[in-house]
Amino acid sequence: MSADRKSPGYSRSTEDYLKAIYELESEGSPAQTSAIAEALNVAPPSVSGMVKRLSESGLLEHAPYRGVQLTRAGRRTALKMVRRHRILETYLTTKLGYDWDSVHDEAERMEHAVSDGLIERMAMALGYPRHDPHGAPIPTKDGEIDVQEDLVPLIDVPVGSMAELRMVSDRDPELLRFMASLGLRVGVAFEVIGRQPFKGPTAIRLAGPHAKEKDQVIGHELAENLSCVVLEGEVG
Amino acid sequence: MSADRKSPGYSRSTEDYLKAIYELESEGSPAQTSAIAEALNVAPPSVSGMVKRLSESGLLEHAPYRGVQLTRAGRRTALKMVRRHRILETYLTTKLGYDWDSVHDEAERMEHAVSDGLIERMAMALGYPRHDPHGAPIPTKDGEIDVQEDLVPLIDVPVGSMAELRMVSDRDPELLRFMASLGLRVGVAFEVIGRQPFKGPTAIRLAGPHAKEKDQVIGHELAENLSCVVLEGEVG
DNA sequence: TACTAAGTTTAGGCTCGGTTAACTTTTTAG
DNA sequence: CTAAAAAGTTAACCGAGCCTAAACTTAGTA
Repeated sequence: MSADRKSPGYSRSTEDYLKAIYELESEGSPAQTSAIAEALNVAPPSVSGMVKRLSESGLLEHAPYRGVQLTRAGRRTALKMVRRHRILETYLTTKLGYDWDSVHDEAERMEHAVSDGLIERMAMALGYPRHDPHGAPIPTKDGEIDVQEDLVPLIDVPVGSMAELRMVSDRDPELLRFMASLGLRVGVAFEVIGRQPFKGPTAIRLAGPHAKEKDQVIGHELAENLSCVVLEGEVG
Repeated sequence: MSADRKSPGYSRSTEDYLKAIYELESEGSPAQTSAIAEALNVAPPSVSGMVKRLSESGLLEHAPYRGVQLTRAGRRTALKMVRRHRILETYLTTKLGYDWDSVHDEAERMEHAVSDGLIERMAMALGYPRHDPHGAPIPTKDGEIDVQEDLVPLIDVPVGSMAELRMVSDRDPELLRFMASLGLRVGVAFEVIGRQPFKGPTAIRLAGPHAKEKDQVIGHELAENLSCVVLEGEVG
């Protein structure tokens, strides 16, 4: 009946570590102690200690001085947290009127508190969405997640190409607010009309009726964070 | 802008203690150590320790060996938690299809994780409800709560009276499921048609078209938990 | 090859919130 | 009115998860 108390019951910290390690791993290569520390805003020795506990619980493998990798069990829990986070973000924006720049913190806290059942009810109410408001893919209940191989950061989209914005990190509310003010949302198509060297800005022209009026100049750091799919065009 | 990180920031435990003490106090008289311990499922010495910390923080007054009373600040936080809990219960039943017997645990965990802003969005989405699904009054944002003086437990409603069910504790899912199976919901009117002495059962007849078919016999313990308002009638 | 800088781990300590065991105070029953 | 029972508190301790300082790899370069 109601065996939905909150499943296995890892601590909030454990869940945070696993999710952070998962996210670091998906950028290739094992997760380093200092990277984990920075992601979680703790000191490196705290990570060493926690890593020891987590590998003793079989959630990850630790090659001392080399880094850390999730085991199958660790990855399962991490993906569960990612699913929770993204379902929550989608629910909050879709059903409760949150803006895409303000959902991250709320989801970050709620993901540790809600039951599996609530997440599934939210997913159902949303029609089982595949992507969250920032374009990130939502893992399924049994831990399958779309790998989006063809995404490239805007800085690597060749000048002259048409491209579409597909994903952006949910971490920086400022950045998200700024993007919104530029009319940059997930799904928007545009042409790359120029780029300056030495980490200079990229110029784009938003597709659509009043194209000319929608030229935007996007700084290097922002452009690094915009994951796009190239629709057509060629390198110059 | 987003100063909504989770307001003052009491720990989960602190919030639990304050809410439990509030609920014990509203049953009259200062809260006793052992009652708090039982409510929170911890050992009495844990309560002694926590009570010391909480009174040092000015959230409650402790008369050693006598009990504990919330200060103004303590009561404010407690009422905030009660509001959160009841808004959450209402939201989960109204918007996500939960039954009234399964919302308590979920709300119990979420009430510590969500922001004030989310609670207010939920309250707005619900049209600022005054009562939760179990009939309990929802405090306002600034800590006002309806006192329901005229409520009496069903065991004290005189035989021959008409009464209406107004409130039931949300604590025991079994009890709530059983009540639902009897057709007993908040707002239902009925006549008390009999009661056996020595903690025997109370018989009631639900008001409405097929009245005769809706006679129910309600055991003493259940009847203690049903808060009613007497509509008319007199002692036999 | 040896030295140094960066990164990691160990050592030792802190707080919070819990435990059990032993002691004190209050209540209750004879 | 006193003695036993019940309730509360104090003492001593534990584990999770964090910290700083110090010691220890590892890797890169002279």
